[in-house]
Amino acid sequence: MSGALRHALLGSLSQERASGYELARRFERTLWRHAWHAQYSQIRPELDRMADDKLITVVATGARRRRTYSITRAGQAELQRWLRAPPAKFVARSEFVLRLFLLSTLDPADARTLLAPIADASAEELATLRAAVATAGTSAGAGAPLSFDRLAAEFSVRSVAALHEWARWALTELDR
Amino acid sequence: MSGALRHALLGSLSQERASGYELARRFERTLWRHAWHAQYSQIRPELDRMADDKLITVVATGARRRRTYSITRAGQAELQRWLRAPPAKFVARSEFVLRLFLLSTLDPADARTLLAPIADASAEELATLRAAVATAGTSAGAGAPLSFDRLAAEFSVRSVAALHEWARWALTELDR
DNA sequence: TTTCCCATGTAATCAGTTACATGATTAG
DNA sequence: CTAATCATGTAACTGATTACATGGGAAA
Repeated sequence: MSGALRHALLGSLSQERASGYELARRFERTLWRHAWHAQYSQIRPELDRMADDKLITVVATGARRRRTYSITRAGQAELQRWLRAPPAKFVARSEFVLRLFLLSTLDPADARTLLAPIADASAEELATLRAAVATAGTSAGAGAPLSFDRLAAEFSVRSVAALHEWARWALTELDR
Repeated sequence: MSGALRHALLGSLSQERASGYELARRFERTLWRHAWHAQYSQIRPELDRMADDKLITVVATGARRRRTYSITRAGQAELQRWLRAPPAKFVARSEFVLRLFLLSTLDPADARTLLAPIADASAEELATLRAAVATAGTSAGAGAPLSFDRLAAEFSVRSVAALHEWARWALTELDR
């Protein structure tokens, strides 16, 4: 098992304990866009396997059968082991980027009608991201450690900016 | 079937006809890093299904049982239909980016030893990409259409630059 | 002649999605 | 009381990987 999902879950739990449902929402909120995505129906059985392997434990059971999981010592160790031994090669799967490249197979008019909304949406998203980074910078402030959220936010700003600039470049190329 | 692989193959064949083996090499060379990845053992049976569906046809059989495929009219139409109807939401799976975000779970020394090579490698890759874009710009030149390769190259330059700048930002944050 | 690359074929397994079903709790 | 949300559970299916096996052709 290479186990990106498993380690994404360990990482999420190392930030803060959570139920399966809550973990699914975290994927929805932060991870899905650039890093990793998983649905509840995949997360749920994986949590059971991770508990079997003693990487996580149930630390509370609440209303609606809610089981709150926490990462164990063994889980922390496994996560760090995994992070310190990255594979030589990484592959990505982004249907979005695939579609960007395949715009080359459309005629210019169709390409333009698909590109323009991408340029607009990325500009808008960029403004939102920059605003979030700015407010986080003033409040939590200078001395804060490199949290998952900061790493992700700073990465997102730069890569959405890159997307925006690419889309604008492609649009000007189409107008020549 | 959502079928990103199928449409990636159609897109590749709409550029130029190829055998299954050649398509696998194209994934290896251009698509895998940012857009999509597939191995031969997945491509091979998909080509058979696409041929059954008349989206591609064998246009030549050569040495070593090589079958060269070409996209059909129906295949072109299917590709364009798919491109013109993008889903509302896209998810990405990049173990590389996941690992970047999870650096937050390591202590600063370990994070630095993983980040520094990323900063270096991305700088190097960026130089290579910029050089390739520059030479392509002077030779094929101004009037060329938006080919798959140009779209991919210009996108790669911008997103590798974004990665590099993010890594340098993270390293300076670690030194405070 | 032997090694490397081209090229296909396939079985077993693992990862991920879709589509359900069930029911408790909270908010309005 | 009613709707929305929280929360788990699971079966069937599709997508993707791993690990083989086979053999032709080119180049050293």
